[in-house]
Amino acid sequence: MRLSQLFTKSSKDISKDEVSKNAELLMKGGYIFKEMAGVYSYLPLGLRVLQKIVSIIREEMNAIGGQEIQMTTLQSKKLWESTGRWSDDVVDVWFKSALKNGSDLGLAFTHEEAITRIMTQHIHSHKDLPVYAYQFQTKFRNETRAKSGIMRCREFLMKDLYSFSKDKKSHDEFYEKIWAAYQRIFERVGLGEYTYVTFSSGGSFSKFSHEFQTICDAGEDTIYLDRRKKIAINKEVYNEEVLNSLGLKAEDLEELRGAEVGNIFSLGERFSSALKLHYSDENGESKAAFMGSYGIGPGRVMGVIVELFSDEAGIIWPESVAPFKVHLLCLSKEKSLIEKAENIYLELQNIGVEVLFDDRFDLNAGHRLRDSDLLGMPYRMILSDQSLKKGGIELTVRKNGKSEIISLKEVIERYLS
RNA sequence: CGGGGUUUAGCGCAGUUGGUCAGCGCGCUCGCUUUGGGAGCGAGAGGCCACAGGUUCGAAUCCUGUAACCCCGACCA
Repeated sequence: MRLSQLFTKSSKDISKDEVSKNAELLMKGGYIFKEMAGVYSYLPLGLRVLQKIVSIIREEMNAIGGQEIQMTTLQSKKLWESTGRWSDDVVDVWFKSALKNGSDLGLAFTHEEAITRIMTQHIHSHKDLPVYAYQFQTKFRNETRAKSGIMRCREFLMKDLYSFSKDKKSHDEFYEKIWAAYQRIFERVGLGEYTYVTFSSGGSFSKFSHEFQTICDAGEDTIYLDRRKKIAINKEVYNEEVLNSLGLKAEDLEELRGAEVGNIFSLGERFSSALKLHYSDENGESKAAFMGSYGIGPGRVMGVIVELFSDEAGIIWPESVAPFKVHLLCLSKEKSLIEKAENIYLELQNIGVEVLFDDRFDLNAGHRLRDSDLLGMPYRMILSDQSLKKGGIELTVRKNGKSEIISLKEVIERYLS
């Protein structure tokens, strides 16, 4: 993409009110636009990052047998009354509306009820199980207080997978699989070494649920981490008994702030019973399916990545989620150099490298260099009279600032293949 | 939902003892000059001072109400 064509502009100043690092950098870079508190639009660069994260999650969900669907945001009162979750006294994050005829509707904050009802049409026999269905869909939660930029929103994208198994044993096997898939996802988006499985409240069907908590000052949870065992406990459930049951010792634990980037949860028969999702087992007996739900918020993941990977000058995207791999700059107005830059732009695209080409030749060099720092692509390639004199292209690695003058061929061999 | 703060040009802000208080910086437009760290000079455009009432000869400025935003806390199937 050419920067001269990109409609978003970077800005030097945003409101002092905005204190979260992720919102500050993403808004300065023109990645997102704030519509209102906790409600953000994703602009071209931001959407590319979000889609990268989504793709990684999709690949991992497909790899463990997930089938992608897309459910509706509008939800009927009747369905949710059947599980006792319609009332505002039970669930206080509902956004509710109504049809012209007066029927109540809600905007989904999660989809257990919806998916379970769908499955009653498709699951009748033990031969139909297991089923793992997932979606990427906008969730609405009327939070009393949105905060931390895109990390806690009232409208946000969520990957939610729901598993339907014939019994607890089969469910547990899948639970292990998706646990591992989640670890691969966080590894791939660059959060691996900062993200820990954290034991949290499991509700009424299992002792614990498991959260994936990324160590991050902007996070909202307090966790106790045993670094050696790579296990953490959420403060919500922290007590002597829990410590013992996990074989952890208080003196090995470190108190840290964590951002919950994922959660896996056993639901048991709570929803399948309420909505009569029954199947016939091998003996012809009717049983309720055993369910689990598994969520990741791609937007929050993006926010956490920015929180973790930035410096005074801007964002430092991990390669796997960067909107472009290379930021190409031509700092000269010399025709031959511009031509050369154009050729590099085309050549890199031909071999499948995503390039952001700063072809705004009227802007001065400093301005454009600062933009490239702010936007944070992993590799910066500069063509200029200076680099030409030294015989090549200046390649700078964003994360460590190291520069060298090398040929295009070397750049491709060493960094882009 | 409790407490505190904020709202003035596209963005960031100053102005708030009522009367040269419609200002600054950035950005934007035009011209010339500039190109390795957000350029220089010159000439311009741009505001119902959040909204609604009120006090006053006169309100961005005082009073009342409303809304939105931010922070801290509570909450977070």
